[in-house]
Amino acid sequence: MKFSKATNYALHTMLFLVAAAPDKHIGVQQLAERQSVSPTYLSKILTKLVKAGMIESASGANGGYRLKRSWEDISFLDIIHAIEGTASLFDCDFNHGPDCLIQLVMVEAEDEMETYLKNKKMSDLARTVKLSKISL
Amino acid sequence: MKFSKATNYALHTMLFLVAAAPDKHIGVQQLAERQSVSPTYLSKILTKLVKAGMIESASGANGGYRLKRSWEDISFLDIIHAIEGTASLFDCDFNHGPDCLIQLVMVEAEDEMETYLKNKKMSDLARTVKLSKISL
DNA sequence: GCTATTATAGATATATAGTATCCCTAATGG
DNA sequence: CCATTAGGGATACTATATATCTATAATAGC
Ligand code: SF4
Ligand code: SF4
Repeated sequence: MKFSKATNYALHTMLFLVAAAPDKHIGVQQLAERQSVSPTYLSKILTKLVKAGMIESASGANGGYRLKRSWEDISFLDIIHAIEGTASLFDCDFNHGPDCLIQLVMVEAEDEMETYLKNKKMSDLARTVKLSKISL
Repeated sequence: MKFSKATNYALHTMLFLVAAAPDKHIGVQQLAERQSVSPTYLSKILTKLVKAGMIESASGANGGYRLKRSWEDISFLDIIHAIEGTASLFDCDFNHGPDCLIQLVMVEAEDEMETYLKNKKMSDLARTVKLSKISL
């Protein structure tokens, strides 16, 4: 079990956009170079973020991606869910009802992690990221 | 990102062994049938649990698997780690030092989940599982 | 309008990990 | 000795993630 690289790319891109000028569009070319990943691949990932309403895109010259106005409320969990989906980490094909101890524990465990990630929002990082000149 | 089926099988087997007679060996055949999985495949999974010191095996007639004496202290996290390994869920190829906000958050998030799973021990389930006649 | 630029989408290829089976060997109880 | 059972190697199959290529659509600037 691992977080996908796509999630990694998405997180880095979001963090970079937070640190960058919020009103200017930034091309996928530049974003991809920074992370040593193919532009077309990153594009597919960012399109998911667009559809999830976190960023907006503009075609044509001087186009690219930028944060939406409501970016401060976006959480790590939002980004992860946009890329990896929202399905439960633990799946059994059956549903043996409320007596199932395993699902009870596993779902609650996942919930612990998600609660933490839900409370880590872009706004929390905004100040820090400007100061520290993020590396990637 | 998903927990593997192997982890699912391991958890179910452990739970079953906890509910079963603790001194008697139980063959992989029986354990596999219960979960509709190939005996040889389940065998490989259970061997990992043996090597992790959670259960012990016996070859030959009337052989099989049974819990070790210290079973009560075994946690969900122990089982998961035995099957899936202990590597971090989030991996980037670089290490950009303590300024890295992303790793900070992701590692802490994983830690939240692991702490919960570490505190869910077999002993906590022992009483409940006997009462409720587990379904699988 | 024309052209350069840039995002989007489909098709396709490659890599990796998970899942599973087969078969042989080793150990052990009867 | 024989039946039974775990362990391990080799192999096959599957699913998913990763990545690239190409074509299309939209848009800014001239
Ligand atoms: S016992 Fe729980 S985890 Fe296991 S198959 Fe049934 S519902 Fe799923
Ligand atoms: S910024 Fe952090 S998460 Fe990103 S590559 Fe560097 S160390 Fe890894």
